[in-house]
Order: sequence, then C-alpha cells, then structure tokens
Amino acid sequence: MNTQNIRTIVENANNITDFQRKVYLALLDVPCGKTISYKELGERIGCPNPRAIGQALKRNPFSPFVPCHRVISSNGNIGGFFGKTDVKAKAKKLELLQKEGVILK
DNA sequence: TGAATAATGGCCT
DNA sequence: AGGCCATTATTCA
Repeated sequence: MNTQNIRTIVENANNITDFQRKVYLALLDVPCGKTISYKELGERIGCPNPRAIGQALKRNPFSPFVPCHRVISSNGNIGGFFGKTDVKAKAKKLELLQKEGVILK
C-alpha cells in the first residue's frame, strides 16, 4: 500500500465530499518526512478557514490511509490526532513523525 | 432546514 | 502571555 494507491482510493472515493478529497490529495502531496500546517493546506485547496480542514481530517474515513498525523498547527502545537487533542494523541503523532524522520520540538 | 461542533489562526488586552 | 473573536465544513436533531 503506497501513496499512489492511496491517491487512487481517494480519487475513487465517492462517499466523501469534494472538500475532503481536496484535503486528502493535498495531504498526500506532502512528501514523507515533512509536515504541513492546517493553514498551509487551506491555502493549497483554497479554504480561508483552517477549522474546516480540521473537521475534514477528524472525520476522515481514511484514518490510516491518509497521513493525517503529518498535519500540525502553525502555532507550534502538534494539534490533535484521531479526534483527540489529549497529550496522549500528541505523543502518538510525535512518535509517528519521528519515525518518518521529522524533527520537531 | 436549522443549530451545534471542531484536530485553528489571528488580533486584542 | 493569556483570552477572545472570526469563519468554514460536517454532522446531528
């Protein structure tokens, strides 16, 4: 299961809205070992408000398929993971990012 | 159809 | 540094 297949799945996914599809595609466009902020994603897909991005990612039907853990806040905060903003979720995301080779504070 | 929610960001105090 | 407001998409009733 590589990113290419994931992209195909997202493009063929008809159970999601166009907005979510854009978000997922933009997220897949992010190279491994790199992170992106909600605002950056919004700018790429043309969403003026990053809150909608969080909604789309939180309700993402492709939890493990789309690297939602690669999305972080612009404030230096890790944001959330799997619909939770608890420190546990943050630690999990941090671990995943570290595994990808992302170095953050 | 309408109201409430949310994994944010930016501005003000 | 802390707190509050603004704006959008999704979901539930």
